[in-house]
Parts: sequence; structure tokens; C-alpha cells
Amino acid sequence: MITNYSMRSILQAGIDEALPTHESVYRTLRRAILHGEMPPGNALTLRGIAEQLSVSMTPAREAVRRLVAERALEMTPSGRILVPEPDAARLDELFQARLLLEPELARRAGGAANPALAQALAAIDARIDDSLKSGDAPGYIRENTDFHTVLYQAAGAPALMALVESVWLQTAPMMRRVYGRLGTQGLVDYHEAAIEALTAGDAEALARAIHDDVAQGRRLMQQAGG
Amino acid sequence: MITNYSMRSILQAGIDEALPTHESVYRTLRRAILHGEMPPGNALTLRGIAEQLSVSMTPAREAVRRLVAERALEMTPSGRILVPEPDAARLDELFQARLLLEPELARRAGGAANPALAQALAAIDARIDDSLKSGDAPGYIRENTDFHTVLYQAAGAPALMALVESVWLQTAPMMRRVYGRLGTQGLVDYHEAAIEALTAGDAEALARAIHDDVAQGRRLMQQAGG
DNA sequence: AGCCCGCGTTTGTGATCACAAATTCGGCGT
DNA sequence: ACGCCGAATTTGTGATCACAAACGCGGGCT
Repeated sequence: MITNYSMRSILQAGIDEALPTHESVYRTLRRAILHGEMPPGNALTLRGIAEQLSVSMTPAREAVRRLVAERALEMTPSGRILVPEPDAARLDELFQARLLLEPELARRAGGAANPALAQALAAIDARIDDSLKSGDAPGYIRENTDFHTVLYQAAGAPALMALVESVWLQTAPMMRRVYGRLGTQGLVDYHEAAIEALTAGDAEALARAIHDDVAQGRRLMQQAGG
Repeated sequence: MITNYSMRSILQAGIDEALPTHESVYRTLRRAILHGEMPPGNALTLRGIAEQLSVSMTPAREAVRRLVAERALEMTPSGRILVPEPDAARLDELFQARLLLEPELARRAGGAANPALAQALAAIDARIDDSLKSGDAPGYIRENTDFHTVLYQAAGAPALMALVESVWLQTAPMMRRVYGRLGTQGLVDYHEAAIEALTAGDAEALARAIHDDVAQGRRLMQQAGG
């Protein structure tokens, strides 16, 4: 008989070091949500997740519980699991939170000139431009998230970062719909201004660029929502 | 034999309507953390929680997983469960988040004169004054949390509210230590200014009062931390 | 034809168990 | 007396099962 633990080893062999099963399930689902691969309103089942990832219900349940706690998924009172479909008011709250929190993270990241980071961001921004030009909405979402993640990582503020990531998870499914509907043609690239500010070590200018970037996202969302 | 579900009924009879077991475990633990009844650094075990609340490990596990997701508890890589003991830098981040988010919630709550709410808050504030005078630190924490909760509820912004509550959960264990150490004698009551602003429907003044209130909490925390 | 009731199926929940890793603590050696 | 190593215990993890509630579909009534 294959024991629980040998099963676990088989699944994780070559995937990662020694993650618990519920952790890899969590990461898989989280990435799918963050990349907009889960349509808002979609229903999930524990048995479905478990079967698809070849695990038992237990780790699937734990991963889902965790995502529900982060509001990346939601559960109805009867226990059905679905991808949230936030209404306009809730999206407004979430973007308000981003507008409040992200400039502060940028400010903390940009206190000193940081050429290495500026270069890394420029590389990501080049890929973003490609996605913009080719109209690759999923790619744009993914790379845009990367840009912000890498920048904020430099702030060394994990508690603030965690709050922001929770907000991203909540907006991600809708943004997929937004960019899918409106396209990515009309977008202004505020990232260049951010990179310049970072090169100069001008934290305030960096915070402003990030503010404008997020505000643009909100504006788009509002257009698509109406 | 007592089936799983009859056991569940017995436990929940008279406690609440029809909450799943993991939900009541969650609420019990959450309240204990928020009220500062869990000393920072304290270790918990699933079997201990389960036994104390007369449930099996499964709902205990789910409740803990959820609280870990909210960063109200933390788990070491080896899986040990403990009450977080945030360092000064992390506490600074958390108060920064409060300073950014809570004035906005206050602003949204204070857009129009709201005598009924002002009266409810005045009642809570009276109890806070009692706790201040008698040096009842746990009572002060509990009622202060109530004050903010009731006020922000009026903002009708559940997504922002959830972010703030997550931050409270993370700071609560340390605040218990702070007020225990410093006492509550020197505290200024910014709540009266908040109540006046709410009576007048002056959202900006309300936001300012809340800002000052949170800033005072941060100042105290910094004093106690050094 | 449209609506509703009822039954089969799906689904989340809770309990229990085996297992391995981590922790703890007593005893040995220096 | 102090530190270290080993075994016993503790602890989280994952799998599995029974159960009741929710869901959904099909047939019958109006």
C-alpha cells in the first residue's frame, strides 16, 4: 500500500523542496486567481480541486479555507465555494485601499537611489510594453503585478505588502474582465516615471508615479463596470 | 453512538443559530486574541484547542488555518502554532496601515450628521473613560475596539473594514502588553472630538480626530517598545 | 406551457486514524 | 556540574469515511 507520506513525496518530487501538500495546493490556486485564470462567479468544489491536483480533500479544504480568509475566494452560507464577483462599490473600496497603501510602499522602497532595482524594473517594464502593444491582457496583468511586487519588495515592509497582496487577490478576477473588454491600447505607462524617480532616489516622485498608476487602473475599472 | 452531527447539535445548542463548528472555534480564538487574552509568543496546539472546546482536531485545524491566513496567529516552518510577537519595525508598519486606512473609514462614516450614531459612540466613550480612570487595561482595549468598530461600520465599507480588522488582530497581543506596562493614565481622549465632528457631519474633522487617536496609540507603542 | 414538489446526487463538515517529523527530557559521559 | 545524545512523547499532516444539508433534475399538477 502507498502510505500517505510516500504519496506526498511522489507528488512533490521535483516540484519544490518540502512543502506541505496544502501549501502547494494553496499556491496553485492563488496563482490561478492572481493571473485572472478564474472567471468571477465560477464555482469550485473541494472534491474537484482534490481530484485535479491528485490529493485528498483535506489539503484542498485547508487551501480553500486560507484563500477564503484572504477573501480571494468566497463561501456562501451553505458552504459553496466561488470566485468572488465584487460589485462596483466593493471594487471602489479595494482601489481606495491600493491608493492609500501602495504609494507608501513605493515611498519606503525609493528612499535611496537604487540602480540595480531600477534596471530590474526596466526589464519588466519592457515586457509590459510588449504586452501593451500586442494586446496581451493576461500577460499585461501578470507582468504588471510583477512590477509592483518587485518594487514593493524593496520597501522591506512585509506587513504592508501582505495587505496589498490581499487586495490584489480580490481585484484580480475582475481586472481580467476589464482588460479583456477594453483592451490595453489606451494605457499610459507610468512605470517609466517610477523608474526615473527610483534612479534619482526621489521617494516622493516615486510615490506619485505609483499613485497615478493605480488611479489609472481604477479609472479603467470604473469605465468597464458601467 | 453519538453521531458527528448530533455532537455538533449538542455543542451549539443555545450558543448560536447554526454555525459550523469551525466557525465557533474561530470566533472564540479570534475574540481571545483581539481582547489581548493571548500573550505574545504563546504556543498553541491543535489537540489542546480541540480538547478545550470539546471538538475534534478538524475544526480546530480549520480555525487555526484561517487565523494564520489573517496573520492573527503564525506557524513556524515546522508547523508549531504561536501568538505572534511582532518586532518594532513590523508594529510600525501596522500602525502606518492604520493611519492610512482608518481616517478614510472615518471620512466615509462621517459624511452626514448622524445623531443616533453619535449617541451610541458617546455611550461607549463613557465606558472607555471609566476604564481609563480605573486603569482597566483589558477593558480599555475592548471598548476602544468597540468604538472604532461601531464608527467604521457606518462607513458601509466592508472591504476596507476587513483590512483594518486584520491589522487589529496583529497588534492586539502587543497592545495588551503596552497598556499593561504604561497604564492608561496619560491618554488623551480624542473620541470626544470625533463625536462632535460626527454630530456636525464634518467628515474631515472626524478623519483628523481618528488620525490623532491612532497616532497616540502608535506613540504609546513606540514608548513601550523601546 | 409554466411552475412546483420530491427524490437522487453532489457537496461541505466533522471524526478518526496512521504516520513522520519535531520536540522534550532523562541519563550518560566528560 | 555541564553539555550532549538517545528514546519516548507530542504534534501537525493527510487520507478516509459517515452524515446531513443543499442542489438539481425530472415528472406531475394546474
